[in-house]
Amino acid sequence: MAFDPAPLPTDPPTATALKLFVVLSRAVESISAHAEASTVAHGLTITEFAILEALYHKGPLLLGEVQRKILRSSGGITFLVDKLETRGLVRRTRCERDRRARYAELTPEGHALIARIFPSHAEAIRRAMSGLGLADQRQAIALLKTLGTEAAGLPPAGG
Amino acid sequence: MAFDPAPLPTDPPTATALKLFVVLSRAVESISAHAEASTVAHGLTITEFAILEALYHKGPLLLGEVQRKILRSSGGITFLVDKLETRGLVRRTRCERDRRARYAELTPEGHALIARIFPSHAEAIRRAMSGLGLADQRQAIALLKTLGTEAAGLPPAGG
DNA sequence: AAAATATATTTCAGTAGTGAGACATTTACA
DNA sequence: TGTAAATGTCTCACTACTGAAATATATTTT
Repeated sequence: MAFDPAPLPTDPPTATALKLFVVLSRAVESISAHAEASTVAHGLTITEFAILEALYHKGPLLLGEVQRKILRSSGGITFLVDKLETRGLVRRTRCERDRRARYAELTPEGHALIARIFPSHAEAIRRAMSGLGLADQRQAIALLKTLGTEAAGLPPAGG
Repeated sequence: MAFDPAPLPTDPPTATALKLFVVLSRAVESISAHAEASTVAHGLTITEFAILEALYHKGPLLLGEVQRKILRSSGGITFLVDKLETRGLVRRTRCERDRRARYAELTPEGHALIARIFPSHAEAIRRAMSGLGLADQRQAIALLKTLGTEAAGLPPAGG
């Protein structure tokens, strides 16, 4: 009463694209597992780490800027910055030019934390990527940059 | 009172790995947005689609097999298969060799649904990948396969 | 300048999971 | 064989968001 397995598409453009989607997803999953392990070891989720890291490398950012960089919803950023603020790692400051808006910025404690853990995070990423040599990594960067940019510019499919 | 932005690492292995992580994440995000749009248009989340697709292309699978392919937690697969079962797309059947285990398999309705929407999903993926030509896609596959396999085999970092 | 529209954040209910532990069964070993 | 350890699924409390609607302020139009 069960159905026979259906064959995958075999025309080269579709078969190749599907295969690329699979290996791309798996690669991100494997790399992200290393990245995540390196942040949870310090009591931060990946997303919390991403916020601290953005503020660390860019300086104070409007909440909306942080959101667009890291999340889909604005509600999420309020929630996350609340949590980081409660832990004393981040604070909100007002924006002079627009009284609706608020900056998020690192507190001294938040700055000390991210300054301390970022190097080991970067090292974890470097190790996770070490299956490819430097030249291959550069080639992968070029290919993925094109792939991502073109896909982002494409209108969503109609079906 | 705000801190100056901290510079990113500049030693080539670390800088390149971090850059690769960024473009890799962005590429997956852009491609996945197209994949997701193609499934939600048919009333399925990506994960629900992934389950139906796995059963469509592999035939009946043990719940644990489906889980390891798609999720981290076993609780999630119970939840999702419950939902798909309620909608009449999937059913559980018993496993003769192991009475703890259960198969998930497509119902005729589930089979008809995935057979109908899989082609447009594959087409959406093909379009999403079209920023790269076939040869470049093949090269990306080779690089990402190595990257993912090596990262998956690496012990988690200690810091 | 008033009205309409747009934008930034917050609130809140809902969703898609995770993870730990419970239970049933199976497998390995003493 | 009996007992311990392992495995497959399910339950349940919890987490990290999403998305829509509310509020406050800005901007544009008339």
